[in-house]
Amino acid sequence: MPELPEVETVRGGLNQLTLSQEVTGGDVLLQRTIAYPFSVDEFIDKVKGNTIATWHRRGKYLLAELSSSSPSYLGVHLRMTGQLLWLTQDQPLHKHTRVRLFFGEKQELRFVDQRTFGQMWYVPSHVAVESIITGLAKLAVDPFSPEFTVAYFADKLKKSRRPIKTGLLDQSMVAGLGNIYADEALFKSGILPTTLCTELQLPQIELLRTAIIQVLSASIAVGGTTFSNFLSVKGVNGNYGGEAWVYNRTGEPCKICGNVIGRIKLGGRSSHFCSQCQS
DNA sequence: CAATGCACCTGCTCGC
DNA sequence: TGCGAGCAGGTGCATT
Repeated sequence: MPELPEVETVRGGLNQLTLSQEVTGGDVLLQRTIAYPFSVDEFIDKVKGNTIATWHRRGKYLLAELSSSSPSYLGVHLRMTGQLLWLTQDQPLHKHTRVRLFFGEKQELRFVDQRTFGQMWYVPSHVAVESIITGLAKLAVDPFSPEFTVAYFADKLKKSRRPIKTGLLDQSMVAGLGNIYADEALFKSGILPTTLCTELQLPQIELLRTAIIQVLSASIAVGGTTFSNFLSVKGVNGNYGGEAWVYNRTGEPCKICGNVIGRIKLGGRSSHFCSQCQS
């Protein structure tokens, strides 16, 4: 479900709904969802009594800053199938409910995750967030950051001899792209996914950088639902727009030239492309 | 060191 | 209808 646009949409919803209300308790239904601390009782104990000042996003990670002069953090990664839902506590439990955090008397932030890859962390005050949520340490710049310049991108690419599709999925190259938006950005910039990073010329790198930003912002603009079968925090949506140019369109005609969309595996992931429009 | 393959899970779809 | 194979939006670790 969630790549950068979906995570950003969730962040927006959480900032509207969850701030300034005390966490009054919680329930962990699947232990291994809690990556830190080791004890789930300690996790609930530490989160309890806090209020959330604001939700941040770094790549596909969500970080709740807990109100304090020296803040602690609640980290969440949705991985493949995680959802955060804002509900009343009396709502029937979904089969895949993994963690419940109670807010005030009636409200609840519920973590539902079919495939159980999703994780949550509690990061104490005065501790570097990257030392607990280790995935953050290797995270590259955000595609919307002013640091994501052509020069930055070109420098990363010239050091990497592997297919560009694989490179785009590497969160230490750019943070936030996943399989869908990587394929879409490559189509938009006319680059075959198999092209080696080192083979890309400056004009192509400029095109690709622009395509990444465009594809992601277009999706954020419609609430991350462009091609995601995705639920917002309020539980609305879940529409599959089918607006992708290439993703999941194997065997169908290219929307630009009519050529059949192909699929190959790169780095273990399906890559969709038009061999006519991309070279 | 960089690149690759696979494990981690549950559930759905497809072909036989 | 049943069954196995293959697939799914991500990441981390072992192996080359």
